[in-house]
Amino acid sequence: MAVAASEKKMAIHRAACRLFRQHGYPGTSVRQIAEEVGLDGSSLYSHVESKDDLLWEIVHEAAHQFLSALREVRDSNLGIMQKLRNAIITHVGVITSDMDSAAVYTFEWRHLPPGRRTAFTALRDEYEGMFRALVDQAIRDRYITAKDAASATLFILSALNWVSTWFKPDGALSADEVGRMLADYVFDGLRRRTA
Amino acid sequence: MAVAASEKKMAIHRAACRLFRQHGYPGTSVRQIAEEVGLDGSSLYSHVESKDDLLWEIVHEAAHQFLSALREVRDSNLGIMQKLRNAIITHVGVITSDMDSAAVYTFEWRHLPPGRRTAFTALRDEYEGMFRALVDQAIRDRYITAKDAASATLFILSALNWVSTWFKPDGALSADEVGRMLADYVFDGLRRRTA
DNA sequence: CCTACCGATCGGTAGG
DNA sequence: CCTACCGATCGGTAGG
Repeated sequence: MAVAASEKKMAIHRAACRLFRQHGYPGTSVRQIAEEVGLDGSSLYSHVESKDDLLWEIVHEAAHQFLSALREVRDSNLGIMQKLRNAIITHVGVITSDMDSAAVYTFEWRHLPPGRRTAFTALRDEYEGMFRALVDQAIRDRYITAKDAASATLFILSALNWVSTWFKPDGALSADEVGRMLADYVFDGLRRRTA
Repeated sequence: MAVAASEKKMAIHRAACRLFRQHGYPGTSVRQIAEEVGLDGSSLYSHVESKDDLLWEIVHEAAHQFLSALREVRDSNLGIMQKLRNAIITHVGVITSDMDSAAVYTFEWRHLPPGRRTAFTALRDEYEGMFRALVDQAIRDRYITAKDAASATLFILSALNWVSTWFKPDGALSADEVGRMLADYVFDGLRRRTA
C-alpha cells in the first residue's frame, strides 16, 4: 500500500508530523516544515500540493496502519478474549511505532477541510466498529460484562488514545509491557478480588 | 475565588473557550472572538490584555475547578474506596459542567508561553498527585491491586480525559450516570467473574 | 468602543 | 530548488 515516495518527501512527512504534534496544525507554518528539511518555504511545493494535503496524507496513512493491524488480529485463529487482548496490545504497538503520527491521527484530524474530515471519520468509525464487534462477541459469549458494547469500547479506546501523550520509548516499560498492563487493567479492573 | 468580572468579559471568555476548543488556540484569531461578542477586533483589547492572557485565564480557572472539587472529596468523611469513586464521578461532573473549558484545559494548555506553561503543569501535577495519593492509599489498604499507583492513576485519568470529546448533555446518560459507569469499569473491569 | 493603522507572517504562485 | 513576489490575515497599538 505504501506508494513509492522520495526520501525528501518522507523527510518532509516526518518533519510535518513532529511539528503538527508539537505546535498543532494551525500553529505550524509551511516555512517551519521546509526549514527542518533544509529547503526554502516555496520549494516545499515541489514535493507537496498544499499544507492540507500533508495533514491528509499523515492521518490517512496512520488510519490504514491501525486498520490493517486490527484486521490481522480479527482474522487470526484465536479465541475471542485472546483476540481482544491482542487488539489492545497491537493498538499500543501501532502508537509506539510512530508516536508523532499517532498523536496527529488522534488530535489533529479535526483541522482537515470538510470533505476530507468526513472521509477520515469514516475510516476512524470503521476502526472503532471493528473493535466494537470484538467487544460485542465477547459479551455474547459471556466472557465480559458491560453496560453495552459501545460504552465498553469507548472506555478501552480512551485508555489507549492517551498512550501517545505519555509513552517514553526509553522508559521503564516496553510497548508490549504497556499493552499487557493496560489489557490487564481493562479486563480485571483495579479492585482486589476477595481472597 | 471567582473575581468580579463584567458580563462582557465573561462573554469573551465563553466565546474564546468555544473557539479554542473547535479550532485550536493557534487556529483562532482575536477577531473571530471579538465578532462572536459583537465587538471590533481592536476593541477586545479594552477587556483583555492579550490572546495569551485569555488562554491562561481559561486553563487556570479550569485547573482550580478540578483542584477544589477534588480537595472536597479528599477531605470528606468517607472510606477510601468511596472517596476514589467520588473522585471519578466528581471529575466527570466538572468536565460536563463546562465542556468547552474542560477540553481547552486538556488539549490547549501546551500553547501557553513557557512561563505560564510551567505554572500550568504545576497545577495539573498537583491534581494528579492528589488523585494518585487516593489510589496509593487504596493500594496500601488492600482494596485495589495495580502494577503501581502511578500507572493506575494514569489509566483512570485517561478514561476520564476523553469524556470531554464525546459526552452529550442531551444524550441518554446523565453526567452522574457516566461517572458511575466509568467508576464501575475502572474498579471491576470488563471480564465476567465466574459464577 | 471605533477608525485607522503597524510590521510580521501566513499559504501559495510565477518564472526561471 | 531558489528569487521574488502576491493578497490576506495575524496580534496588537495610537489616538480619540
